[in-house]
Amino acid sequence: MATTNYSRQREAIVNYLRSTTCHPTADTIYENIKKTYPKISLGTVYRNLNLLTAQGVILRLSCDDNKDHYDATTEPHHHFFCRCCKEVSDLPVKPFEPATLLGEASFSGRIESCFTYFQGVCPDCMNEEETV
Amino acid sequence: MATTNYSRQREAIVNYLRSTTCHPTADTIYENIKKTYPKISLGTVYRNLNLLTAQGVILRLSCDDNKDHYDATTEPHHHFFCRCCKEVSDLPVKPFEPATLLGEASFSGRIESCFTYFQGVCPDCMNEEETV
DNA sequence: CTAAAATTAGGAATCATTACTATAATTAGA
DNA sequence: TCTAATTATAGTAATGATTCCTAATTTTAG
Repeated sequence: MATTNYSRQREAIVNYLRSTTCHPTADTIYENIKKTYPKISLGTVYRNLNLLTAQGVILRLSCDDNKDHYDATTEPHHHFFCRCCKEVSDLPVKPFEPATLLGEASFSGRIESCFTYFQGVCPDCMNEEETV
Repeated sequence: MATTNYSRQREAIVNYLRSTTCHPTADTIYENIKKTYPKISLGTVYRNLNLLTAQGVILRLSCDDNKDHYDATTEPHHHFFCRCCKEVSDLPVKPFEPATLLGEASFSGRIESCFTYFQGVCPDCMNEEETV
């Protein structure tokens, strides 16, 4: 079985994700890591994002823009997706337990995670609507 | 402003979506509509799915498989995504209102919709795990 | 220091989705 | 019903996100 070696590029990816409050896409992460490691390749970013997601170090978020977003905060929390600027942000609320959300439903599968997201227009984009 | 004309292909797409309990992808829809309209093109399927989504006739679901899934049931309900077979199913529970889920959080944007999904292993795939 | 194993850069390939265009279907009105 | 304008379609090319491949580099254990 393959073990996991250290890599500077992977460390930089995690550090970058932990340093930002938004939930960037692979391409945004790539552009930012390039400032420190100009020769990093996009394939490396994707491979490490997949690895870190599999390890549970980061979360992959599927939104409505057909691009994966990544989040270094792994404790359960809500997300808000703006349909104008396509950015994802956190909502500062402690979510309900999956069992509470499921209610009385009988489900014979295995539930491993549960994720609520809100969609609409973010404060910034609402301001732009008004001024136009 | 462009008006919308009737089209048999679009009607077939809606009928197919309403006839199935799973939430198929564009490609699956395409393969099924082809049984009735062998000459339908994939572009037509995508264009109509986008139109129907914009009209609110159907819902587009973003899951973890980088493919959009479509759902003809537009009343709020929960979804379950199986990480093994990548299928999406409905959970028969009446969801909480967005306001309840948001709790006491102050959010100055506009929330238009809210969507909870559960992830894990579906009953069928759990059976396969056991027998292997 | 060295050799084996893991990771990388770079680029090609894949897959879902969108864009383009000439032809066909739909619709409103005579 | 016939016709002309409009809208939708089929087929194909293009796009964009993600994955795959391989030789070269980095990491690691001894």
